[in-house]
Amino acid sequence: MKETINYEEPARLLKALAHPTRLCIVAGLLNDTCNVNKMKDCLALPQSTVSQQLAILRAQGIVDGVRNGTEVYYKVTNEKVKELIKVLLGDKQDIFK
Amino acid sequence: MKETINYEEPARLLKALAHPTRLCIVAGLLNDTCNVNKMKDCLALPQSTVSQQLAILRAQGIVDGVRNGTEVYYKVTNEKVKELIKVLLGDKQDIFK
DNA sequence: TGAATAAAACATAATATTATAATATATTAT
DNA sequence: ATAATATATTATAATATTATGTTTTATTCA
Repeated sequence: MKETINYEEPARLLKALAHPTRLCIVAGLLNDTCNVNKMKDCLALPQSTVSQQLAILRAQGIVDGVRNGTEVYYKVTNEKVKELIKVLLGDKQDIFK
Repeated sequence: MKETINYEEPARLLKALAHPTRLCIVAGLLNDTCNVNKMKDCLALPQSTVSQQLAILRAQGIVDGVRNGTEVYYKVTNEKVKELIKVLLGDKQDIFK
């Protein structure tokens, strides 16, 4: 395919966001940090599922976690993703509050 | 999952865009129309592959085709998608020129 | 009408993703 | 060091996606 190289990287980024759970996580982390435990409660999903989805987002450099004791607080670390989510969903997401 | 309903629709939209070929197609159609034959040449992919990817984009209301004789000219019909692609890739895509 | 061209739909094998239970690791507190 | 808590990783079965060859449908033109 011609020009494939140019589209694979942004396609990977979109793919990481293209799942309801991951999209919800990223939207929820737009303006605040959150730990896995609280996320799993808010999302009503098993902890392993949430951690697995976070691993996918981390692998694309979309979020990153900072450990504080036994907890790891996540936040969105990619500015382009923040912009994309705002265009897609608007700016007032407070799922994890 | 809590709030799932709100994220499934936008996640589906991102998913449709989250493939190098489809992203390239949408980017190429941002400012111009194009037919399947020219796309397949530019993308160096079988016609069936291109048509299948277009069907996925059509199913999400991202592109639509207008028939002109034997040819079908496609364009991007979703304004939010245009915005997203511009944020993701910038504004100067001319793959199909 | 019949041939040629363009595009869509179908079939399917290979590959990737998803959800989640089970297990492992890291940190803190006793 | 042990228990408790939080998070990450692994394994895996179910499901979905991908690429592409083949077939079908639509349109034009001779």
